Amino acid sequence: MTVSDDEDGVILKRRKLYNVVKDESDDEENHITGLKSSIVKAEEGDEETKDAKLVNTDNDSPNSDDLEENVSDDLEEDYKWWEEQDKDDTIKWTTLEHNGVLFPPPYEALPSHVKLYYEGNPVDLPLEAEEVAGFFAHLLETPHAQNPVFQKNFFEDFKHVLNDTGGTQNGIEIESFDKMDFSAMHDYFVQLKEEKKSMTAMQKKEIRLEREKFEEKYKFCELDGRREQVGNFKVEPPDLFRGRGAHPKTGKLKRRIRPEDIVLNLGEGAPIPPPPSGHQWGEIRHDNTVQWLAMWRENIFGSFKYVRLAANSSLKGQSDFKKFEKARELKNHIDRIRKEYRNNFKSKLMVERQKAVAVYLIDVFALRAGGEKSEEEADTVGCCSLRYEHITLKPPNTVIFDFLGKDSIRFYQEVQVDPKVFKNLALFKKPPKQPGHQLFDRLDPSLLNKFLQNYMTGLTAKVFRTYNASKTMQEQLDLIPNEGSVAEKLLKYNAANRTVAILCNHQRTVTAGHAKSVAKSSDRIEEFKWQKERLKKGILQIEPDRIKDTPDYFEDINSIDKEIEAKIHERIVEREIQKYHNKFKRENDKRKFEGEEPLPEETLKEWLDNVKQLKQQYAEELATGIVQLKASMNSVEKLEKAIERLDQRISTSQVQLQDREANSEVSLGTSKINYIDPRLSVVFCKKYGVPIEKIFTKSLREKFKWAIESVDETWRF
DNA sequence: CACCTGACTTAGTAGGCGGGGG
DNA sequence: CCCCCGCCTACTAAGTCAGGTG
Repeated sequence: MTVSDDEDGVILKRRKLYNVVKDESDDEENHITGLKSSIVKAEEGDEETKDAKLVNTDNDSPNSDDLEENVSDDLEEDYKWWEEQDKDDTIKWTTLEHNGVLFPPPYEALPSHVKLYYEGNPVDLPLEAEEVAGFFAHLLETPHAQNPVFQKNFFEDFKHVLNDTGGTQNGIEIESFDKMDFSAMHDYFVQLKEEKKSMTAMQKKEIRLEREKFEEKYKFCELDGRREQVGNFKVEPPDLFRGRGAHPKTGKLKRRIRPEDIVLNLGEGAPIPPPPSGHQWGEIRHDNTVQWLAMWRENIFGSFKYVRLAANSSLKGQSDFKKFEKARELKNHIDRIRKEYRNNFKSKLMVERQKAVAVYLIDVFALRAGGEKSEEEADTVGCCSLRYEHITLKPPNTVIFDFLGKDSIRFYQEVQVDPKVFKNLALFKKPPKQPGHQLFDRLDPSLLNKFLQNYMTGLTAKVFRTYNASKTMQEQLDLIPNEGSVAEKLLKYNAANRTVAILCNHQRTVTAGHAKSVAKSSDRIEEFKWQKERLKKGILQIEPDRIKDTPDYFEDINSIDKEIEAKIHERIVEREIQKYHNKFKRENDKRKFEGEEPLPEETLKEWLDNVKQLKQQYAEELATGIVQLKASMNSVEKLEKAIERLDQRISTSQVQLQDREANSEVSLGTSKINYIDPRLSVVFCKKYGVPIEKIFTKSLREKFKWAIESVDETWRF
């Protein structure tokens, strides 16, 4: 291995550029930017200073003189890795210190009155089994609890745990899932949640600060002498595995991880964090060719889970940067690649044709590579694993894709394809192939990727997604005129973002409240229109002749039929009643809290009488067609003004509603975080005078610091 | 070279929280 | 001013892909 050579090289380079602290040194000076000092600071609860530091470091350049000063000023240096040239990335670090991982708290028994019931009888469960039953009880009101696979897997594992811990303690034999009643446990959890929710903001904050203080030491590590944030330092707590889609293993018990299961990865000389008392670490490793700080093997598939650095770390940033540079490099090859796969549609060799068509699908429809999956996983596919039944061919050249992709998200598209592609797909489906058979029977991702490497080193299937996403974003942003308000520009940016998200098929399930909230908005719009109509009638009641002068203006005065109007009245009255009830309750809660007498029921009655009057008034209006407006609405001018305001509100509400609808099933976040070169957004903001905060959240600004600080307006993807 | 393992990126969602509109 | 809804972050599942192995 050449590790030691490289290591020295990296150390020398870094020391020279950034005057990084010496590895072995215990000198206090040298740890100012490091782990130890950060812990001290954290214990002082010094949040202000940290924030100030971030601001202050914005403009400092990492030359050694400045650094000296900064160190003596106790300022954290910024490691601007993106200003460094061609780094060797097989070596990820030279020194690495961290404090290990944070384990979830041990399970605490439920109060003795909260129990699982079996055939109506309370069951005394051993602690471990109670915990597992609790996992299920938590999910009682979710679709998981209704899923037979979930139930079966849960029940199997639950029984195992129960047997291993000696069975129930009151002689009840649990034999059937259907006889188990989790509702008492569930109710208890709901109650706990409500208690937590009803705590005052103060109490919540106190608890949060306490927790943060406790977690502080795990939050940071020291990598090559720099303090960097750790991402997921918390060990995943035990739970029932919640696989997505039709997952054969969903509901299985994800077991508790012990220190003995954990492998820590640190620098050779780094102190080994003490394991929880009475325990030992599974293994200590010193592998500087990997990014992870700790790992363990989970029990569902036997795969690994890793503790790694946060998204804002230099290592992650460098990978990210490399990813986008690789995608940009594809610009120089894409024409040739496209030309060649078109040629190969006619190749005499089946493999070549399959490769050509696969690359076409990946390039044009942004499909994923599509690796083979086992029976133990959900049946989802990507390009190479597409089967006969996933595409339908409609001559002359229409293809309907319908399959479940990553996360069991449906990919459904009816598209026109190149006629030669159509012919080839027909060929790939030709008998003896039938449903269940692979379309690309000569391909797999590894073969395809090796083929792609011929065009460009490092070119793989996923690079096309990044390339096409960022390319599309660039094109969409180019179309936006530099005019209008920031809000308008943002709307257009989001529309561009949406185009990319749709290309990548990034979906989200409509939230539970979505239908309701849409209905509410539509109701509101309907009510605005009704109000408008009323006000116009009001104008005519003051000056009946107006209808002759401007008939168009009054065209809509009877556009709402009586039945709908009655419904609107009902809604408004109902809302008012609800409002007063809430107000009454709130007021009394307050009084109770302050030790005052509650309001008498009389007060509520008085309030509700007002509503009754309103109801009465609406009924009269409906019968007579004569509106009774507020006393202040006593002139045509005032009415016209009010109508204008209503028009404004109607149109903004409609735009908002449309935008919300367009976005309801599309997730913009995934493409923003993973596919759109952040430099595009930075340039957009600079050029269009949009504050970057409007587009990147705080954590995204940290993740994309390299982009924010490295481009000017002329940069293009 | 097929297969597996290990390490990394990409993905949607739950739930807390804060800001804008009634 | 209050409430609600939409945004944000934390979480962890589910992909991709390289490289080792027999």
